[in-house]
Amino acid sequence: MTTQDKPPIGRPRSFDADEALRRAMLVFWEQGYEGASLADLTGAMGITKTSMYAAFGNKEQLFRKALALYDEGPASYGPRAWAEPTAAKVAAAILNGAVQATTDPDCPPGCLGVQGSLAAGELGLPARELLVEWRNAARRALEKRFQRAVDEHDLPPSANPARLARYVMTVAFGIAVEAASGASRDELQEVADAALSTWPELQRPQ
Amino acid sequence: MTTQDKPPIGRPRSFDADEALRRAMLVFWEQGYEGASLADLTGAMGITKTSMYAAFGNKEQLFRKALALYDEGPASYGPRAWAEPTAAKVAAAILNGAVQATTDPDCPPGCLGVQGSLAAGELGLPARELLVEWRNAARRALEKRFQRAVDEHDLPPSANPARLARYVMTVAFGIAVEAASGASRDELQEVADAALSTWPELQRPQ
DNA sequence: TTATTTAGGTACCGATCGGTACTAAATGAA
DNA sequence: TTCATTTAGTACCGATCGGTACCTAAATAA
Repeated sequence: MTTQDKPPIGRPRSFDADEALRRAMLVFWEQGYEGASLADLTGAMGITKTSMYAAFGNKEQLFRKALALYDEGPASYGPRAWAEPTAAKVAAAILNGAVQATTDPDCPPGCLGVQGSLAAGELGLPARELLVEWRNAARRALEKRFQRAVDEHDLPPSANPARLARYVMTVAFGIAVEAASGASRDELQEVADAALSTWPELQRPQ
Repeated sequence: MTTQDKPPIGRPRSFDADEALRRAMLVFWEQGYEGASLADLTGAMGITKTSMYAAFGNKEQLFRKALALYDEGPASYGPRAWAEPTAAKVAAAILNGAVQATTDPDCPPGCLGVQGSLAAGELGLPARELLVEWRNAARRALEKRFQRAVDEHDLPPSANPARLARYVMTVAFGIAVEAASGASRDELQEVADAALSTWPELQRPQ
């Protein structure tokens, strides 16, 4: 999804926009939307404010693009998990992926979608609502996947896809909070294993 | 824990400091530490900046006092839970309490200790670390309680207090995130029930 | 009364916030 | 070269940030 299609007509930009966006994503990840100032962002991106505004619009649009990059990068374990063949494997892939992503030593601890903005003042309200929708969209997608599992008789007819999805997402979000509080990868893997092993409907196949 | 002991020597203050602190707590709860500006806070408290500084010190100390009030108010279900007679009841009290506290219609959704500051810029770093410690202290207290349950043969010797405590806290924190995303009390109660009902070690007595 | 002590309000501080003119520099097209 | 087009850097904008000096108001103690 790089952006290298236009024939350069004017002065070429002297920085890699994709790399700059990636660095901005890391700053948002670590400091949240409101906590990341333009000075923090442009400093990490290695460009000036004017270059950032020319390339990305403004702070909010930069955040949206950073979230999109996060979605297709560190958070891409989500859609991959939905493609697993059974509900049990879907749930395992989600929680294992959450543990890995929130404790990646090369990235800030936690989840951008969770700690990016749970609370915000007036200026940060759009970002807050954006992430609320991001989290709810993930939960609805998982619910849909579990519904399919019921339809396919992978899960018993008595299973409740909405409740199951909310439980899995709750554990995943809790893992993100714990990671931001300093929990180690091993400790969180234990939590994920526990959440999976104790759920009868989710441990049939494997 | 009111503050009415000093004999008044000068001009008496014209506002209720306890009530003002309670309102400040609600603002921090809803907007987080960095998202709550002094104007937001003093506006809700009904006092001027100078009165706030005279009565509470500065913004960070106000936050500390608001967190202490939160701890002995909305979050007091924690210590109460530790006093339950069995590990199963302790875990149930924690999760049920978390559901109630994060979805109280008279308070902002979510948990001040979680969304108050998961991410922060440099200015908000002390508050962030304060809440990290707050969350970890709660988890350690629960671990200690579960260890006691093992010692008392309430939990089997094979039980792992640290892992059990981290699991329960993870679900509790996840509930807070879901509440901040708009989940209803009923939906979260289902999650809490699910987390409790599927954990074999936690459903012995009741 | 007078002195003392504390609270409240105005008006302001320097710093930083997100955002933007304005100009110089670098390219392709003519 | 000349021109059009785009980027980069400087310097600045008004607004807001957390915090404070200063003066007045209101109470008690003498």
